[in-house]
Amino acid sequence: MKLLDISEVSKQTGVAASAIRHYEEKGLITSLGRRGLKRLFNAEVLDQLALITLGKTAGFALDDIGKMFGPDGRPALSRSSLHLKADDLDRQIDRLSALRDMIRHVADCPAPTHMECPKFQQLIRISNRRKRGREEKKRVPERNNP
Amino acid sequence: MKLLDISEVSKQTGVAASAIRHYEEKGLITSLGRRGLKRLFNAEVLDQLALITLGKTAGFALDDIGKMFGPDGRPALSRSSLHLKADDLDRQIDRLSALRDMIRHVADCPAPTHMECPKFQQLIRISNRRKRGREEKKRVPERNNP
DNA sequence: TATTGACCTCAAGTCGACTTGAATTGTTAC
DNA sequence: GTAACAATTCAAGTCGACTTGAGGTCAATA
Repeated sequence: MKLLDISEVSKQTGVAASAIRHYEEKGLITSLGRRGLKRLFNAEVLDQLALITLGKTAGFALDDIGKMFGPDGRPALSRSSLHLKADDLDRQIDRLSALRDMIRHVADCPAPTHMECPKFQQLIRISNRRKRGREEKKRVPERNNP
Repeated sequence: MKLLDISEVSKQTGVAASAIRHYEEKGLITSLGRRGLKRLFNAEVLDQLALITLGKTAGFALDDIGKMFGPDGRPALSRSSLHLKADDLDRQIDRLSALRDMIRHVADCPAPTHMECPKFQQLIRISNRRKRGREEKKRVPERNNP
């Protein structure tokens, strides 16, 4: 089992060394030990970093990611909370698809302003409908609105 | 055409009044005028805010959103940049799907640590393959790695 | 007409996720 | 043995997207 130093890990994953240290500090990954000052990593960390990067692009906070795929390899979340997260992702995927369709529409539609285009308005309605399918997290407006 | 004040807009969209002001300041929306100090909005702003919220959940920066769906109703981006954004979204959707599958797997797999589970490793490989399909934005690591 | 309450502006603060910089330490090459 | 060099620590800084707070203003009610 070959050990990697931080620059090797950084090179292979594209994650900055400072970020790797940051993840270790937050407990998302662990180093196997040190040679002198220098951290040594197991090759497993490459997959873990890929997972962290993926989770980040999905919009999860580092703490969440740590709970889903901790360095110990077992989630700190119940099956049901994991399923809730997966369901969130399904809805997020729906929203992204809607947005993608709208962007393609805007790119191609000859109407002067897209808000006037019936097709575009329909796309908005579709995405509103999807949103209402299940609310995930309510914004709390300022306290001057009830 | 009924005019709405900021609290009405906030109530109907779930967007905080301070955020609405912020979007106006950044030029993502416009108010039609004032009654005294108070902003008055056209109902159109409700759709625009829905669009902004959607763009945000997709991970776009406010400036990007403004360029795609400005208050004037016509994009400040070329067709081709819009198509690039749509293509980005397609890839993002793929990544989210991969992550969702992994989370569901983690939720249900009885293996002690998922990194050891062959199915999980396969899911990681799949998502790596997808990632390599097209690079969108390279991280620039610290300058201590070449 | 005086008060109230919602809304206003502007500056400063917050939060997460890093990055940057300065000073230090250990390993390796000469 | 000493100079280079890569990594280290720790504190402070940055960035985007708001939020918060203090103090001000106006239209509508009592």
